[in-house]
Amino acid sequence: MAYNFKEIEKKWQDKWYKEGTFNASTDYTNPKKWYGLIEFPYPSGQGLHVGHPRSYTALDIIARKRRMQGYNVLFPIGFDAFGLPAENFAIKNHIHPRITTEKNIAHFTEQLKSIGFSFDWSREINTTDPNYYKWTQWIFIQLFKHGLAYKATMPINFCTGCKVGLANEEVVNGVCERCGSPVIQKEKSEWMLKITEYAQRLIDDLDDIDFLEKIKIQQRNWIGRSEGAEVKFQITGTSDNLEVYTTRPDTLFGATYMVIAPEHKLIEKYADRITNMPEIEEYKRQASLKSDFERAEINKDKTGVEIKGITAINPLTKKEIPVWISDYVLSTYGTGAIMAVPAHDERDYEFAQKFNLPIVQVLDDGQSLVKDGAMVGDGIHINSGFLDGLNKEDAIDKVNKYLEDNNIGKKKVNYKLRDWVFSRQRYWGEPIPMVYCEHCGWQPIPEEELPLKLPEVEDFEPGENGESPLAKMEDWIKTTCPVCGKEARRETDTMPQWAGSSWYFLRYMDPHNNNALASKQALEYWSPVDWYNGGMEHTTLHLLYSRFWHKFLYDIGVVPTKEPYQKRTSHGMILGDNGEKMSKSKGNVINPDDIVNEFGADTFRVYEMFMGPFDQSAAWSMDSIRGCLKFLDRVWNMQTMLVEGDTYSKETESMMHKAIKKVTNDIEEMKFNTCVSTFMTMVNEFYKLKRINKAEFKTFLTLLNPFAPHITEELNKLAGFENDISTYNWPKYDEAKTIDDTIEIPVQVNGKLKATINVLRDTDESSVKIAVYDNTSVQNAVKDKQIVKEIYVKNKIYNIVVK
RNA sequence: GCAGAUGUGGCGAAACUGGCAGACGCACAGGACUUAAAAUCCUGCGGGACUAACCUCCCGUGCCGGUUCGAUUCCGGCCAUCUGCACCA
Repeated sequence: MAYNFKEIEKKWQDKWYKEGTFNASTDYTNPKKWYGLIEFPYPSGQGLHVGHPRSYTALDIIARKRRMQGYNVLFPIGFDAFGLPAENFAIKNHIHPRITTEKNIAHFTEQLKSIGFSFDWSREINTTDPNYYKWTQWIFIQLFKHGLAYKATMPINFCTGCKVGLANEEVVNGVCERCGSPVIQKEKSEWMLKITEYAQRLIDDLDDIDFLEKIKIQQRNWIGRSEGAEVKFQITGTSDNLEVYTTRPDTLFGATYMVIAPEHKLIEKYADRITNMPEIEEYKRQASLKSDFERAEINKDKTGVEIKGITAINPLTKKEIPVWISDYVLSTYGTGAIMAVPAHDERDYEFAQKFNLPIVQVLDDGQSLVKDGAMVGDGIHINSGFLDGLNKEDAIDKVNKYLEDNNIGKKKVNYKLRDWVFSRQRYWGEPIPMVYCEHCGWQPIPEEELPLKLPEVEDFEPGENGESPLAKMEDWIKTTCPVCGKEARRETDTMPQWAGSSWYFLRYMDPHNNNALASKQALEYWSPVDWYNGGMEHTTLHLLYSRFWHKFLYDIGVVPTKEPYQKRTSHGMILGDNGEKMSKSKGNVINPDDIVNEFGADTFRVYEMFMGPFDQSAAWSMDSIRGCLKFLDRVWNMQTMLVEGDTYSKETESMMHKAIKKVTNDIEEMKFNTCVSTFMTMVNEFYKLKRINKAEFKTFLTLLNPFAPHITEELNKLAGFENDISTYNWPKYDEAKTIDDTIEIPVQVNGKLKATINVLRDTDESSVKIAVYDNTSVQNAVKDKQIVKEIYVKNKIYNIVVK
């Protein structure tokens, strides 16, 4: 008898969503609160991906468990709906992104509801809703007022064919993915956010929060703090300096040439002294075709051009050294210029070899001089004047002191983290609420005027020079200066999609508030997010951006906590059945609707939890999902073996307590796959016994409920229990009943298993020894051998070492 | 290139702080039920040697080496695969 999941699932979903069963309470008196957060989806035209439910089911399980444990649970959902795909679709098909977005959200909503997540739908948010982005704009204005938003000229990817700024993703092998025209780096004035000002705090405060260690490591590496020094090299024949940043100022005596990034301003400044300008211009043009990433990647073979007519002076050796430009030096890191120490840096070594530049060794590791590569380890200083004979640390201290005393440099902490480029030359994003006045400069619009609504346009094509489509809306652009009242012009760029997702978790706490992004009480009660689960791919961007915004909001007194998320975990990707990432072009996409139709939501959920370790990627398998349907069928058929009983039977008591303990703990550790194994083992056991009593059934259904909420509620009802499982308390276990009285002890001889013996728990060694040597297998294994040593680990193992 | 991860049967995997490798599931094989098939239920299932069968023995957690009574687990060195790299979300 197979169970009718279609009817059952529909019935319970209708009940939950009609009654608001899982809505968070606004009664803030319950001191036990739990806020679980999943990354809200981008409502793409393709619909829900089978990867979404993996993360959602996981936190849904935890949320359902927490409710049964007496918590007031906030488990919200919304849509991150601004973004490129809707806009590109609009350009192609002339359909307003708002319309596509609405349609997609409706589809997503239906799909999410069909899987039975216990979301609080009354708090649904949408980043494209003016009532939402009003507050995104408000936060931007606060950032501006506190000096954390500024304008700077930055390069963007520009398609020479479409005349449009492109996302990195839209650039494939240096050409536009749509039209195939070459993409160049074009300078553009952009809004920037000073995330770098928070770099140190973003590192330090990781110590107080419960993020997976690999996430913390990745964030620290991304922020990339390094300690070093800034050193001035005099430009020969001028009073001007070329400044570099180095983490190894102690190797300064080995700096035999300098390299600056192609974009470095020195070139313009000394254009009249440079004698090979055309060559340099050509090199710069070539470099502008590559992104930073390509430069680093394709840079197996170093390229560069010497700047003729300019040299610099090594401040320690006083020698005149050449200055080169090369794209292995990035303008975005440090000062955009380096001192090259070819004897002790791989890249410098390669470069020096190729262009025949002098290599001076200043570190001696005691064994080898430079042979076929740079010696990058730490050695004792040689050829280094006053640093000779010192080790790395002492030399750094000494040289730093010397640099400071002589005003040629100073200690400096540097970060790889760069400021956040916040402008997009696009239509489908939050308008940046700024106006430019000839007299007053950039000014935010008055806060009473928020939201600054995205105006209706007819044409989604970008402007001639890659401006946002808003740049063509003269009527909208023309405005008055909020300070002096004279004519002013609006910013026409919009915000990146990261903006709306940097604070959405705050809005869920109080989503309909018109006077603040959320009320003080709501923020006080629900903050911080107790558990945030999402993909590893968001570790360095979204997660850092939102931590940055949150810290800023904390600084200005808007939010009560320093950190937005107390705990962060991550799920692995779901791959196609061929082990590759799902994509239309590979034809390996699995549609969640098909799965729900064919197997039901409960099977879908159980399968996604069972398919492998939660934090690792897993390939989809249609065979395995059938196994999960079979498991639920077996669960369904257990109602035919139901017998009376209000306590666990003797045969199952130990198993029941162990299972409650295991499931209770494994859910907390996100070991959902072993929870499902436990359920399967229990079912196998009840089938062997050919009966299950009511007490056992009730506990079993309660444990399984977070994983398979529909079938368990239905069985609970059919078994005649009065209330819904959603109102139950989470089952409790008795520790004493999870401990077995007798234990199987493996006996090894030289580390190889020879026998197992049964002893009472905590039996002392001498009694165990008697039992061990009583065993014939053991006797045979040690016969004619000399016993060297015996190791007994209580209740664990007995190992005999023989010769 | 930089950063993070992963590697265990035919397949997905399990193994709590170093202690019986392969729980649970899939696939496969055999049996029961059935006129038959499907479904369901029961049993077996890492590889090899020996055996009528049991027993027994050897090998086995990507590769090489180390620590240890004992290593999937710890250490060193390799190899392979996956993910991210700042305008995709």
